[in-house]
Amino acid sequence: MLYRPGVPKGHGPFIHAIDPWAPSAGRMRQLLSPRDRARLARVASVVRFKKGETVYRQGEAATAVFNLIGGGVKACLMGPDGAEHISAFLFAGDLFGLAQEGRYVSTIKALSPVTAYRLAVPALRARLANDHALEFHFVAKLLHELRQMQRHALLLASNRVVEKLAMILNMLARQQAAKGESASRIHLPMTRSDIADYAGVTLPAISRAFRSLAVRGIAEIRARRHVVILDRSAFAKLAGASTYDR
Amino acid sequence: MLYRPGVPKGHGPFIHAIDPWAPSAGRMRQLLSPRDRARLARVASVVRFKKGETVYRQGEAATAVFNLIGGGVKACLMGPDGAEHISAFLFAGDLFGLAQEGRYVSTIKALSPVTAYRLAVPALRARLANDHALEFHFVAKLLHELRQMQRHALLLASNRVVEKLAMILNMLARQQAAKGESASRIHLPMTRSDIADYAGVTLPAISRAFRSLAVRGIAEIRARRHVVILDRSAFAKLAGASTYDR
DNA sequence: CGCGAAGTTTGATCGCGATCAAGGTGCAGC
DNA sequence: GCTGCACCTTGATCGCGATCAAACTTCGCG
Repeated sequence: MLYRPGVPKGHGPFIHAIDPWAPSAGRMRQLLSPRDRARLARVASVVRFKKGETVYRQGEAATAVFNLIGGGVKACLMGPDGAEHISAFLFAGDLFGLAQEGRYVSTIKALSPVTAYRLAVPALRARLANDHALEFHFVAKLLHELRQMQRHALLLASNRVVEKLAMILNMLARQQAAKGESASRIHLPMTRSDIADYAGVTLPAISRAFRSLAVRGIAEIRARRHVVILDRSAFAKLAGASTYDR
Repeated sequence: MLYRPGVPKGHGPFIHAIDPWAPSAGRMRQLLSPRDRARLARVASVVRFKKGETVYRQGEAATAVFNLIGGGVKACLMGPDGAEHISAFLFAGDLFGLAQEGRYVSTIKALSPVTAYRLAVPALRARLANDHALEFHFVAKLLHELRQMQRHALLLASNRVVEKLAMILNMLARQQAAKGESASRIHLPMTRSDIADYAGVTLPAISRAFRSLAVRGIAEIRARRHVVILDRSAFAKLAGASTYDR
C-alpha cells in the first residue's frame, strides 16, 4: 500500500484468503527485522507521548504511520452513538496509522509512556516504492491485523464474561511470553475500564470476573496490574486454548 | 501479497493506519474493474456451488483464491470450543481465500447457488508479480475487509439485539442499494440462524427482534427473506446511522 | 401433492450482566 | 507523608436475552 495515487477507491467487497508466507516455514517474534527497521529509520523520526496522551484522533488527516518502540497504546473506534470502543491494544513492534480516504480510522491513546518511530507518509511511500521486501512486511502486518480482529470478534461473541477476560489475559500472556517474560506472570498495561471496553462489557462485570478467577483458584491478583495464573489447565479451558495461539 | 516465498512469517504486531487512496477521490461500486476482471479471467476458471455446499474448510491447504460472481456465501470461524461463528457475509464482487501459513483461516459455505472465479494461487502469484495495479486492488480489498471487520466488532459490542439486527439489515440494504436495488426493500440471503450467529446472539432473540421491528412499525416482514423499511429515521437511529455508511 | 426435514415463531423460566450507587484503594503530585 | 483524585471493588435490583421446549410454516423432494 501507500502506492501511487490515481487508483480507484475501495467500496464493497472482501478478501478472505491470501497467504504471503505460503511456502516458508518457522516463526518470528518481530515482523520487522532489525534490518528493515534500520531502513525505515532513515525516513523516521522518534516521537514520545506521555501516558494518556492522544497520538492522533479518528478522522484527522493521516500524515504519518507509527512504529511502536516502547510502551503500549489503545486503538479506539468511535461508535455510531458517539461512544468509543477499544478495538485493539498495541505494543512494541506494532505498526499503526491505518487510514481511509486520507483520514485515520481510529483514535490512538497512550496506555503508558510511549516511544515510537514516526514515518511521514510521503517519505514512506517513496521508500516502499523502491523496496518490495519492506512493502511486503506492511502487507503481512495488514494480514496479521486481520487475524487479530477475527480473534477479537470471537472474543466479543462469547457470552460469558470470565471467558472473555481469560481470552484477554491469554492474549497478553502470549504477547509477553513472546518478549521473553514468564508465561504465567501477566502484567496488565491497561485499566479495568479499558479491558471492559475491549471485551464489550461493563467495568463492574470485569471486576467480578477477576474476582471469580481468584476465588476459583485459577489466578491470583497480585496487584491491580499484576496477575499470576495458578491453574493453567482450567485457565486454558476458559480462554479456549487455541483462540489466541500463535 | 502472494509475493515470492522466503520472507519471514508474521507473528505479533498490528498495522493500523495506511491509506492507499489518499490523494484520489470519487467512489466505485466494484473494486475490481471489468478490465481487471478480464486480466484475472486469464488465470481463472469458473466454478459453481449449490446452496449449502462448502467451498473450502478452515485449515485446509489454501490452493486458490475465489472471486464471487453471483450468489452469496458466509465465512465461518471456528471458535475454541469448536462452535462456528459467522465472521462475514460475502456477495458478488467479493474476494475470499485468505490463508495463514498455507491454510485457509475460515470455512466458506454457500448461502445460495454460487458462481465464482477460481484463481489458482501459483498462477495468481505470477500474474500479480507483473501487474502492480492488480496487486494494488488486492491490498485495497484487504483494507476494505479490515474496515468491515471493525464494523462487525462494533456490531458485536452493542448490547441491544434490535440494534444489532438493524445494523445487519442496514448493511444488507447498502450492499443491495449499491447494486441498484431499492434502498428500503431488503432481501435476506441467509437464515435467521445465520443472522443470529453473525450478531453473536441466539436464534429466538433474533426472531423476537424482527417482531419488535414489525410491532413498532419500523419494518414490515413481507416474507421470511423479504423485509421493507417503513420508518427510515427510526431505523437509522437504531442502526446507528453512520455505522455502515460508505 | 404430500411427506419429512429444516427453519422459524412463540412461550415460560432463569441467570447473567447492566445499571445505579456507595464505599475502598493506591498512586501522583505537592 | 499527606492529600486528592482516579481507579477499582462491592452491593442491590432489574431487565434482557439465554435456554429449554413445543408448535407451526416453509421448502425441497419424491
